[in-house]
Order: sequence, then C-alpha cells, then structure tokens
Amino acid sequence: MSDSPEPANCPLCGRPAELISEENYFFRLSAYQDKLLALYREQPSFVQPDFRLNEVRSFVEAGLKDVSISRKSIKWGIPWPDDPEHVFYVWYDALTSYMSGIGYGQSEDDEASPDFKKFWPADVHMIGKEIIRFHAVYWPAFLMAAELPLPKKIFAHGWLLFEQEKMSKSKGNIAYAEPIVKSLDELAGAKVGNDALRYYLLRDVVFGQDGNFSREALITRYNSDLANDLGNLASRTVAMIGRYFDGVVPEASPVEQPEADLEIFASDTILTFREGFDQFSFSRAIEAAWGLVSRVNQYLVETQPWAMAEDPARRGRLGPVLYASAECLRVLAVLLAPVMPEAAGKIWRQLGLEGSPESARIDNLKWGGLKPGTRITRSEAVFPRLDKKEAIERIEAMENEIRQPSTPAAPKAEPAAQAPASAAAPAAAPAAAPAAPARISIEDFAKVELRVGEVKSAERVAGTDRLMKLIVDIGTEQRQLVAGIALSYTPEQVVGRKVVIVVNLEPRKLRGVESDGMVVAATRPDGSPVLCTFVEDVPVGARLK
RNA sequence: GCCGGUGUAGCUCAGAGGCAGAGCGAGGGUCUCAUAAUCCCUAGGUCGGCGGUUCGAUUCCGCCCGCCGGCACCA
Repeated sequence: MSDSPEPANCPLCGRPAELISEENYFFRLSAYQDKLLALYREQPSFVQPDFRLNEVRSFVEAGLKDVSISRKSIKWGIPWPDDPEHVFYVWYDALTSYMSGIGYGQSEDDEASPDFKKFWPADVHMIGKEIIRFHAVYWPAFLMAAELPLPKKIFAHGWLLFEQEKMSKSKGNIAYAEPIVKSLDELAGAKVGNDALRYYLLRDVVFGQDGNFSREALITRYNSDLANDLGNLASRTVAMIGRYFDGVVPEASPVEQPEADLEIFASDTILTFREGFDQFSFSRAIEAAWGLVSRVNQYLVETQPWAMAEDPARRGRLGPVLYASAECLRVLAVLLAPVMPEAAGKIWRQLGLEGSPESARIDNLKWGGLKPGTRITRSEAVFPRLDKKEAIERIEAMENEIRQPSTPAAPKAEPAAQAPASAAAPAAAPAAAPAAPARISIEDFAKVELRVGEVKSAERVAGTDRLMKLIVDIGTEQRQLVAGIALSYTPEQVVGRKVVIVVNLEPRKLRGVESDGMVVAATRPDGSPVLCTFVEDVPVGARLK
C-alpha cells in the first residue's frame, strides 16, 4: 500500500478506518516525471492560473510515486481486463470517463466515434483547485501512456468562502443558492434572483482565486450595478424612445462626434469583454461591460436628449442620440447574455429584437445591429431596486426555513466544503459508501486496547506543524508516542492531562521519532484535534470498553 | 520546516522607479429622460516594518512581521 495513508477515522463519516492489505495493480507514474516537467515547460498555459502551475511543478519535481489503480476488495467498478478479481479504482476510471463519455472505447475502432473526434482533445478541463493534482499530473501521464492527445488546458477554480470562512455543513455556514434566488425573486416581483447571483459571483470573485460570499455585498452590487446602472439605463432609454418617437427606434444619422466616440467605446468594450472571457477573467470582462454602462449614462447627461426634445433647433439630434444609446443596450444584452440570461432577454425584447441575445453570438457582435423602425415595448423594470436590510433579512429567514429539521430533505450537495462543485468524480468513492455504515462485532472492538494515560512530558517535534512527542504513563509502563495535536495544544497544556491511549497499535516512526501508541482525539471541522477527556476522575491505566 | 504568493484610501482591489489610482460606502452639488436612479466634486491614505541600491523607491534587492496557498508531517 503505497497509497495515501488512511486517517484513524474517516473524515467524512467518522467511522473507524480499517487497515487491510491486498494486491493492487499500479500505474508507473514515476516514469513520467520528466515528460510532465517538459510539458509544463513547453506549454506553460497547460495549467492555469499560473500559480497553480508552480504548485504542480514543484509537486512533480519532488518526485512521483507509482499509484495504485485497482482494488480487489470492492465489487462495484470496472473490471480489470484479464483479471476479474480486480476492478479499477477511482482516479483511473474517473478520469478515463472524460473520454468514454464521448464515445472513446465503444467500438473496435477506438477513435471512430464522431463525438470523440469532435470533442477530443478537450479545450479545457474546468476543475476545482482541490483536484488539480489528479488532472494536471495523473491524467496527462495516463494519456501519455496511452499515446492519446492531452487536453489543451487544465483550469482550476478556487473555493467560495462564506464571510471569510470555508463553507462547512457542520458549521452551518453554507450559502445555498435556492433561498437567495427565491428571496430576491419574491422581493423584486420578477425573476431576478438567478441573474443577480450569477452576476455577483462572476463580477466580485476573481475567477481562479478563492472568493468571499456575503449577502450584503450581493445586495449592494444588485442595487448599484444592476438596478441603478444597467436597469435604469434600459428604463430611461426605452422610455425616451417611447415618449419622443412613439416607441419606434429612430434613424441613426446624422452622426456627430459624441455618437462616433460612443461607437468606438462600445467596439472597444466588445473586444475587451471577449478577451476577458477567453482568459477566464470573467470579473474583468464584466467590469469592462460596466464601463460601457457608465459611459452611456454619462453620454445621456452630456447630450441631454430630453432638452433636445423641447428645443426645435436641436430636435434633429434627438434621433441619433437615442439610437446610439439603444444600440449600446443591444450590445450589452449580447455581451451579458452568458452572465444574466434572463435580464439580457428582457432587454432584448424591450428593444423589440427578434430571437434571443444568445443567438446573436458575441463573435459576430458589431455596432449597428439595431434597425431603425423597430418597435420597442417598455415593460416592467429589469432589476427593481431592493431594500438592503429587508433583502438580507428575507434571505436569512428563508435559509433558516430550509435548515429546519422539519424539512430534512433540504440540505443536499455533498461536496459541502467547496462551493463551486467540482467537475470530476473523486467524491464518487467515499460518497457512494456511507449509505450503510459497516458494523463491527464486539470481538472486533475488543481487539482495540484503550487505556487511560497521564502525560508526563511533552515537546514539539522540530520542523513539523502538528507533531508533539509525549511520554505517557499508562499504569503498567511509560510510553513514548507522537501525536498530531500541536495545532491545538502547547506542551504545557497537555502535561499532566489524562488522555485516552490506544496501547496495542503497531509502533511507527513519525519524522524519525518512534511512536508507540496513539492518543485519541476528536477532529473539528477545520481539522484541528480535541483531546478525549474525562469529567470524573479516572485512575491511570484504566481500560476503556 | 521547505516552496510560492500576498500586505496600497472605511471596504473590495488596480497600478508602476520620478506628481499615489478605480469601484463601493460616506459628505456636498446638479439635472429631471429614468428604478428617490443618472451625472459632477470631495478620500489628504507612514503604498506591512527595518535596512540597502539609486540623483530619486510605494514600485528593484535583503531581512523581519502578518495573512493565504502547495508540499512534508496528522497512527
């Protein structure tokens, strides 16, 4: 078993781990170290963001161990060819499903599948940062071994933190999308919640890095960016065309300098926006779009179309000004369709356009697509303004409702820790099992000898974060053992404490220090340990059962 | 412990060897087409600390401190 050592208890379900040994097949990952390093060197964009490439590279440079890729003790799984006793184990088959899912290996001629030909090699694997190693190291090595083309890029996104903390089911600090979306929809009286959440996350979080979710920031963005800036721009533009041109889009010419400038600004925005999306810099792309929103609002104040309407001498300018504004809105609807499909559609329809903004491909987006003579229709606000306090309270109330034990079905989403749920399948292995916790017999339990011990001395193991060397009196003798408790305790805090010791565990060296036994501790959600203690006094050496 | 990143206005962050910037929030003003929205003005912040290079550093180098991430370690 050169695989990762198992913890004493399963961190997911808390059941004790069992030490077993069995024969496995291995993949010779060690043989690919140089080839992988060459890949990273020649194709630095293979792993993104770039700081992840550094991590991956240093992992590989530290030396690769062969990986176990089969199991004998598991019944389910893909059978090993020519050895029916084995099935493939997680990563090997999970990663392979990227290809089998699009037809690879489904016929004699492996590469004959039209889907496989069309989609492989993938342009990008979009994954969570916690599985970068499997996608940026194992997976290309597997593919090299099979002499298949590698995906062009692995992009690892970050995690979403909740008010600066990692989201965790046991802490109950998870932001579920559903109550947020529903609350906003209800308060606004329109379907704005989904768009608002998507906008907020893509705009506020630098994609690739960890982001922080806060309800207050969400509502602030909603009001200032969506309601005040974009929503109001749509409202005022459409209203003026309605009022001054009976709802018909006016002629675009004659164009004067301000309109010409605006057109250039809009065209630049399209380029910047596309660039941002191409590089997965969604926040930058959206920022650029809002640069245009501001620019048009500014343009309206500068040109003052409402004054033109009153002034016969300038009335001729009114049409081109409103046309330019409306055309910017159309451009924005196309750009923002992937971010806010609902709102983009609403703006599109208000402008009287056919089809949908999604169908008007960003690649083909150019100034001038709005036809004079088109009949617009003013309808309800795209993003009605919300009362911040009320909105936050509403979201919290709805979240609490969902957490009620009366509706146990509500909390779902297994990978609680990482918010943007990870793409591939590592969770499949642990997640598939917990349905029926395995029971052990009393005899099995009796094999574990637990005794009360008293800590006589304690010192940190130099050069480690968590290790502490303890001398513990277990009644019959004094034992030296190494415990991973230094994150939570100082040596002074544990000396003299009574603790629970597993005394009949095989001795093992940790960082070169002999450890004969194990201290029993619970694990907090953040991984820090809490020593097992007694409320009443117990004699040293007492056996637990 | 090793490796990498980061520390800039109340908040979120840009930035670049030579007058410190944006958005939000806050204060003041303006317009009235519009969702009490828009637009304009206002932030005097030791650009984490200490040294060094330089005519000149917040921007380059070194050390230190804080925070974040990766690896080792968690029997």
